[in-house]
Amino acid sequence: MAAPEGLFVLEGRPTAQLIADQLREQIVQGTFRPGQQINESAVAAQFRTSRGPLREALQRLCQEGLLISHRNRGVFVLELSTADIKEIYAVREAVELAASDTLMDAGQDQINDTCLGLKEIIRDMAKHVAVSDWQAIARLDMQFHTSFVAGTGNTRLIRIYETLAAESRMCILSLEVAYPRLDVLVQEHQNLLDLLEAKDRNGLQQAVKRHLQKAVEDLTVTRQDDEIIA
Amino acid sequence: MAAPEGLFVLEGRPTAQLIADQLREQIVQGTFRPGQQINESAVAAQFRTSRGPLREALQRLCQEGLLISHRNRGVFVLELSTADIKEIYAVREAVELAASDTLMDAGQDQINDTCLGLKEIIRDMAKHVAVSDWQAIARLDMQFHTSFVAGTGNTRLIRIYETLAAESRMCILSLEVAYPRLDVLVQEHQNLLDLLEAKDRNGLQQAVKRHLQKAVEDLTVTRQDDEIIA
DNA sequence: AGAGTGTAGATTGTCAACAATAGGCGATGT
DNA sequence: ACATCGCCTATTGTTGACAATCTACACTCT
Repeated sequence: MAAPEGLFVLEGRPTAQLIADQLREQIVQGTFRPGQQINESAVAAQFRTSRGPLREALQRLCQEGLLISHRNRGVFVLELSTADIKEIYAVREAVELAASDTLMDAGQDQINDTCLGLKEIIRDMAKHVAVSDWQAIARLDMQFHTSFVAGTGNTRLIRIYETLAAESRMCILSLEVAYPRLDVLVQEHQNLLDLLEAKDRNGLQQAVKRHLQKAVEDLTVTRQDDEIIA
Repeated sequence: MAAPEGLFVLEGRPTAQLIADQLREQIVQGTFRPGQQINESAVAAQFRTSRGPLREALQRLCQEGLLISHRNRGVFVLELSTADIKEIYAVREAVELAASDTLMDAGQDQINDTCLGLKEIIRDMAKHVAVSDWQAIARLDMQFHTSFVAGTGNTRLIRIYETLAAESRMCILSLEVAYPRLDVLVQEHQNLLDLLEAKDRNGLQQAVKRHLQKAVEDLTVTRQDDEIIA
C-alpha cells in the first residue's frame, strides 16, 4: 500500500534548516527590517525551540549573507548599499550567462523541461499583475530566474543562485516604488523564454545582460554609491 | 604609540570561524579522508573546546560543501565524483570569465595591483617546481586564481570562489598522479597573467576556458561519470 | 558644562548533562 | 541456513544554566 501523504518525511530534514528557511522568508518579506537585531532568545521562543538550533540557523543565514554577525553583539539583518546591489547583480549576470551557455549545449529534453516550468511561472505572474500584487510578482520574478538556473542541473550553481535570489528580493523589498511597470516586467521574462526556446544563444545572452542592467538602474536610481537603503 | 604587534585583535573573530578555517585546511590537505566521519566529541576535544562551537564550524563547512551532513548520523567529508568535478569547474569558469570581464573594464591601477600579486605567486610557484613540491603548487595554483578573482573587489564573487577553490584542492588532492607537468602549469599561469597585462580581453577569456577545461580533462581521465574518487 | 569613569542591564558565547535516533549484533524462530 | 526481531551502543540533537562581553546611563571630577 502506498504511504499516506501527510507524514511523508516527518521532519526528515535538519531542524536548523527548517528554521533557517522560515527566517529567510521572513527577512526577504520584510518582517525583519534591515539593520534590525535578531534576538536569539526571543526568536528561539517564537519557534518553540532552544537557542542551540536557532543559532545554527542564524549562522547559516550569516554565511548566505542575509545576516551579519558582530562578535559579542549579535546578528543583524543586512543593510544593502548600492555597492552591494551592483555586486549582487554582477554575480547574477555571471551565473545566468553561464546557465544560458550550459542550457544551449544541453539536450533538447532538458531545454523543454526548463521552458515548461518557466511558462508556468509566467502564467502565475500574469495573474498577479492583474491585481498589482507586486510582492507576489517579486517572488515569482526570482522564482523564474532560479528555475532558469536550475535548468542546468548544476547543484552548486543552483545553490549559489538561491542566495543571490534572496538578496535580490531584499533589494526589491526596500524599493517597492522603484519596481518597474509590472506588465513590462512580464514581457521581459516572456522574451527571455522565447529566446531560450528559439535557442538563440547570442540573443539570449544579450537579453539577460540588458534585463539585469536595467534592474540595477531601477534599484540604484537617485542614490549615492555608499548610501544605505532604509 | 603604535599598538604592539602580537595582541593585534586578540581573537577578534568568532571562534567557530577559527575552527572552521583550521578544519578546512586539514580537509583540503587530506588529514581527513573523503568519506570519513567527523566525530564531534573527538574533534572538539582536539580543539580544546566544547561541541557547541565545533558544531557551528562543521555546519559552516557543510554549507560550503566540503562536508555533508546525514541527520542523526553525523557529518562526513565529501566524496567527489567526476560529475562534481565538472560542476565545480563549470562554476569556476563562470566566475573567472566574469572576473576577467570586470577587470578589463576596471581602472589601470586595479589591474596593476592584481598583476603585482599574481607575479608574486608565480615566483613562489617557480621555486616549488624546482623541488617538485606539488602539494605547495596546488595551494599556490588556487591562490593564483583566488587572487585573480579578488582583483575584481566583488566580495560576493570572492566568497563564492573561495569555496570553489577549497573544493578544487580536494579534487587535486585525490589525484596527485594526474597533476600535469609542473613547469607547464607555471607557464599556463604566466600566460594568463601576460594576457591580463596586455588587456587582451578575448585572448584572456579563451585562455581561461582552455586552462579550466584542460584541468577537468586531467582530473576525470580514465574514470566513469558517477565513480567516486577514493 | 564636558569628558571620562564606573556600574548595571541585557545579550551573546560556551559548556556539560540529557534525550533521541540510527546502525550493528546477536538471539530466536522457521 | 536464513530471515526477522529486538536490544545495545555509539553518536548526534537539544536543552538550560553559567560565564564573558558589550552598550547605555548616571555619576564624578576637572
